[in-house]
Amino acid sequence: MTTDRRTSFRDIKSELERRIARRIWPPGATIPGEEALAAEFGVARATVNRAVQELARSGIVERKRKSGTRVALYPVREARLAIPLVRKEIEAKGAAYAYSRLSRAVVAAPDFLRARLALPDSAKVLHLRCLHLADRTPFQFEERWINLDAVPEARGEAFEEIGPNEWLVENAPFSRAEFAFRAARAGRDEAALLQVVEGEAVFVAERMTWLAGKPITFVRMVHPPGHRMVTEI
Amino acid sequence: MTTDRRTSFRDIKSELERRIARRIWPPGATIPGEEALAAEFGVARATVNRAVQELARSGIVERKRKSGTRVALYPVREARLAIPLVRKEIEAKGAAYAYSRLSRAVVAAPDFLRARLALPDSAKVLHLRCLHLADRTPFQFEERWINLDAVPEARGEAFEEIGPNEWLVENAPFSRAEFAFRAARAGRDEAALLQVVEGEAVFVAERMTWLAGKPITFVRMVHPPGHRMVTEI
DNA sequence: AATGCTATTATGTCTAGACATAACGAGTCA
DNA sequence: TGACTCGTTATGTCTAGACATAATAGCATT
Repeated sequence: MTTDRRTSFRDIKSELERRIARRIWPPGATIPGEEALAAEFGVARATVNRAVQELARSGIVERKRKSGTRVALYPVREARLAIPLVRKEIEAKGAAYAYSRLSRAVVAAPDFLRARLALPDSAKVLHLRCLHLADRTPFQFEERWINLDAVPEARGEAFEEIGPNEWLVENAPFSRAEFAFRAARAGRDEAALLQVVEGEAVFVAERMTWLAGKPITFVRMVHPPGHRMVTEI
Repeated sequence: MTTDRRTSFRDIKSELERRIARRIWPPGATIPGEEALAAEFGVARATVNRAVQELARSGIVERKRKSGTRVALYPVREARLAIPLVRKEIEAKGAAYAYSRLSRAVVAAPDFLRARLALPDSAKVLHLRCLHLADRTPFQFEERWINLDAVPEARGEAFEEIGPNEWLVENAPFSRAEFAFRAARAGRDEAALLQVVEGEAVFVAERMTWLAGKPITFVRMVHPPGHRMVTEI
């Protein structure tokens, strides 16, 4: 008999999960109080507390003072979606990152952009087109518009070495962001840049950011077929 | 002078956040150890531990034993993605929800599924194909496999009235889930079911769920072109 | 019957101390 | 030089006990 390892809050957590899975405690049922569980497992109440709290955080159970803890009827299905820098994302895969700026121009904000970001008619924006590569293969085509009224410093940046993504992270934090993801067919230009056949299904992520109510930037990120956005709970 | 409320781990957490935001501890810097912070704030080390652990969980700092805690160089921004029931999603748009089961069969787990869910060779699964409609228009084609070893009760359910989604929510909670989103071209069958042209770009969401380490289900949800998955921070 | 107070109860959080574990570095031995 | 051992250090986790707080039920007053 080797050293009996102390029962961890993890052991308790998985045992509770098992009981919920086995319907020993069906959805809606109230599970024993912390005191009782602590006694049953022979651990301190704080240990049970941590186990049950983690279950509550992941939405499996719901807790309420005085009433106790009950198995959730409709577990909250909410995923956290990490938004890394493209560079980090590529490096995390173990691939070599490369960046190339395709074009850069100060232009009057196009109609769709003025509508989306609620910009005035006179608004000037910096329009950028860039390509991010993983091991020399196109990974993401980025088309970005930066509101020069909100971020005038962007005028002085060429974005030849550093991506607008990274530059903005350091120079223009945002307080609010809106994301949209969808599938689309690659247009002629996009197809050529991503080295895929025209009309292929591409994964498009769009992002708008604001700082203190002021629109900062809108970006369209197009990924070649096969790209997967992954997350977990 | 009213009662000095005890300093909570929340107070400590927000003070640490403030210092990081103000660059008192710039990105990459190592912050004081738990012992030191506990002394500074006049609290127990466990309290500091909880504060710092929560910061680590949200990606603001990185911890490593022995080396200490450092401010993350590239804080991972994360968005919360709500994963509602299809029915709720459709109803939230103000559209009428309709559901139809297309097929149901108990089969040996196909290879790709065995690989993904780490199922034994002998595994039996319930294979379902369903369609969810919004105002009589195809909204989502759902193809699902349920691990009968983990959820034997599914054998007794016809899924003619209630979608597997909703049934599982009530009958098999999960502790861990993995999501993947991607773009794909509609196959012949999918195209017909979704009433789109074959080869169109469809938005595919995939989900795998486990309870206490045991695989529960894998589902592929295909949305017609134009579908957008939206979220914000 | 409506209102307000109070005791009870379950969870929430904190303390002080302890041992566990990972990782690093220095010293030791072949 | 290289492999191994062992101490040091910072985080990770647990204990036992305590007080805090929210929510409820029951009692008492109007």
